Amino acid sequence: MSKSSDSISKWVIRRLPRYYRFLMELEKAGIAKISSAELAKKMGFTASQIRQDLNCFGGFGQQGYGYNVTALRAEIQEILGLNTRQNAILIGAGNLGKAVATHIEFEKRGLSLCAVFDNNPALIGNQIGQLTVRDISSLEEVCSSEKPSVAVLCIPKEAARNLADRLIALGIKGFWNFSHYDLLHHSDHIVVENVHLSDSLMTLNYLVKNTQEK
Amino acid sequence: MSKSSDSISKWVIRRLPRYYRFLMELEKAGIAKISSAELAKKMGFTASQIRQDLNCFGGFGQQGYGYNVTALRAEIQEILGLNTRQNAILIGAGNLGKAVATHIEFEKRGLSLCAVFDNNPALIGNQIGQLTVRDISSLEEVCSSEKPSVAVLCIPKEAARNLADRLIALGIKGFWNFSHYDLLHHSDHIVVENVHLSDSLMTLNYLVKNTQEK
DNA sequence: TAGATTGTTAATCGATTAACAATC
DNA sequence: TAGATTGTTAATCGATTAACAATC
Repeated sequence: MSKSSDSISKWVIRRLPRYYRFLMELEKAGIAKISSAELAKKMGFTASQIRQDLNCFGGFGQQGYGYNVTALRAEIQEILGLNTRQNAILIGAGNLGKAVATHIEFEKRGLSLCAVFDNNPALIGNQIGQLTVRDISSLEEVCSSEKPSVAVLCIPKEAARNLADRLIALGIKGFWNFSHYDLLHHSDHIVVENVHLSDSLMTLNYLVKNTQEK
Repeated sequence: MSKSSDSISKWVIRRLPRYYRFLMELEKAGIAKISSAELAKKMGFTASQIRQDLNCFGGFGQQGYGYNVTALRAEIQEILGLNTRQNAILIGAGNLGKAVATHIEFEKRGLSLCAVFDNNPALIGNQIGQLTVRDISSLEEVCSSEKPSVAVLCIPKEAARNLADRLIALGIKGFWNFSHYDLLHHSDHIVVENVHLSDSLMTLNYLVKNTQEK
């Protein structure tokens, strides 16, 4: 039914969480059905794009009717892999790491945060939510028992560069990278999602400063 | 010299901070000149794209030589507007807001964080770096004196939805939106940079779970 | 059934890449 | 000057949009 994930453009995949978000809202509001035209208007897309996107995964609509909100939400939830959990570890228990660990609802996103590490003795032992910050030296031990597939990097550039290979050797398949370093996609099997907050802020700064005169 | 900002694609603009980052590194490493081919290899772009991108803003290279690293870094710094500051306010002093306020180097990104607000009495009065968390009720007062043009939203969905118009009325031109709500671009003069961390994590979760079998 | 709306094919648009003349 | 590498025009590629036949 669903085509190989490689044939689906990354643009489509990046839109899936957005569809999911809007469908959750519609469902919460008690809306039972929606047409691609209505959804397009709400989301600022075209109806065409929505139908194209969804048809990458299957025909979820019904001609003459539209889409059942709950059914479509459930489909996308399944496609996004939110019904199963894979373990994740977080490295770097500073301000940002702490905020990510407590603010992000990993369980709702298909993951389980199972350990937090740091190399700073002042932070090791601290409690972050349910977890205790561990010494980075226990990384191997924890990975061999918990088998995490995702690593969240909230550490400085240099640390990220140095740690990447070690983490891959321990079985990490995906990086959620908040560091300033552009983690390269080492191999086809390693996935990297860069969150460059500073880049994002510089883009905003540029746009605000260059949008006034028009 | 530089064309109207509207004619430059958002893809080019989003790459500028990345160029800036790599050029800073090269400069720090003492590299004086670089060709588009060398830079392309480092950044994972094509040489063609780099030359196209840079030529949106001017001819910064020299035939037969390449680009002077320091000069090009300085040009991009200027284009990104990092040599001037505009005021920014942050709303929401929870975990995430606190981390953003302390972790992000606003001054290096062309902004000055001048105030932090919350509506939670338990947080008002807290110290975050140099700033004291203020009651959201003082928003009008602070904006009329500090004239911020950017608002950072680290608040829940509903709060973001409710606050947006009030902030625009107070002269906010750009939003750095960490909330779950898709702030719509109310008008041509308002710029929104959405940072949907949960969407990013769901995308990563999808990619990891769908990359193994290949 | 007739009307509505999907699924899907075709057309368009814009971004990326390639090619090459200009020039340092 | 010859070699190298840019700036820029042309070709390609892929994503988005439009159109429409299929069908509920």
